[in-house]
Amino acid sequence: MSDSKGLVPEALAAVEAAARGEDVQFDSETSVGYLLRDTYRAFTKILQARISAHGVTIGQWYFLRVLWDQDGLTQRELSLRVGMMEPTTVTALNGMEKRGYVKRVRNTEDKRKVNIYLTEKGQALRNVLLPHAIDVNIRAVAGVSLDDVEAVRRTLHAMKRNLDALGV
Amino acid sequence: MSDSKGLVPEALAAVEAAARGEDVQFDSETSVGYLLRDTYRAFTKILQARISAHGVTIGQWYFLRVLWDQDGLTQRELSLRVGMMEPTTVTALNGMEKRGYVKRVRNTEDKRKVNIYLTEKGQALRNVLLPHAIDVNIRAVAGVSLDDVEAVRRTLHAMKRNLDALGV
DNA sequence: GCAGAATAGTTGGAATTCTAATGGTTTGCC
DNA sequence: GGCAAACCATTAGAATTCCAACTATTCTGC
Repeated sequence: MSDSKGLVPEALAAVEAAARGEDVQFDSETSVGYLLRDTYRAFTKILQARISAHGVTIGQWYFLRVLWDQDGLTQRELSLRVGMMEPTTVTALNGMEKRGYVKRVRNTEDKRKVNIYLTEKGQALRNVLLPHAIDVNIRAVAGVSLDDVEAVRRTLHAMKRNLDALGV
Repeated sequence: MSDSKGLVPEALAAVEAAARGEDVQFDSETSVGYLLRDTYRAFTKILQARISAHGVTIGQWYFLRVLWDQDGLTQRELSLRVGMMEPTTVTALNGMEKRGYVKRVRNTEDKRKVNIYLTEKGQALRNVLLPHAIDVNIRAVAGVSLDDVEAVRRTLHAMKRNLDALGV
């Protein structure tokens, strides 16, 4: 019945402590997951405020970033690159198409596919919005040593790999 | 008309490069914001899978963590501690109340307030769910040096402070 | 060359979160 | 003591995201 099998030794120790009647302790302050959430939310809030001033939602932002790098991807490719499910991509692209940032072009060789191309307007957003992303990124790490920033890059990459591997 | 005033020098340089006809460059791989999002999403996905097996949503999880630490808070206090807006707290608590994890008690001294108390069932979840949070946290940083984990803690804290300070 | 499987996109419906507006209750000030 | 302002919780409605089911097209194996 217990799902504690397969837990890491420290987590197992917590389960055993609980079995002895002690309460499991786990401080939010030292939880990397907690810190990650707090920092992510703060970051997103600031970036969102910057780009929404230009009529772009945070959801659309992620798609624009990919398209600026590589135009003409299919919706599935976009979904993979952005890391969102396909219905989400449809919704985001509907908004972006309506606002005139992208156009959908049915692929003539494979009529299942739809390629997404930036319009002039969508292209032009690049040089307006990217400086804001640069600005927020730099301000976020103000006063942090380069060594620490490198450690964060290295470690977040490693964490992502570890977590993806857990997701089976 | 330009909103480039107030940008950090590096971001301003990007704007000027754009003015000279060059495209602004900003690599996703090195963007801390991007890494933060990717890692946060991976982390949440795994934790969500673990706790939803026990009938708790990720939204409810954040409130439970606070209540395990301090029972009987008002909804406003809970909202502040969890970092969500009050209507969100109402929604989350409705679900938690329906599932029997908490009960609402109108404060007799100040009838505007509602204090939230964990039920036995809500208390009991602590020793079941916290070990999973511990487990996911430990697995996430598997193979990462303690120095790097410390650097991440230190840096994410600093980033959160920086970003909060930007939020006017 | 055709039936069934795989692929690409879309639609429908639910969950989570937010902003704005509303209804009680308390506090502060004259 | 009474009325305006502040405070606490809630409701209403919109946006974003997901899963599940569906349609249209292409590929595969015989």
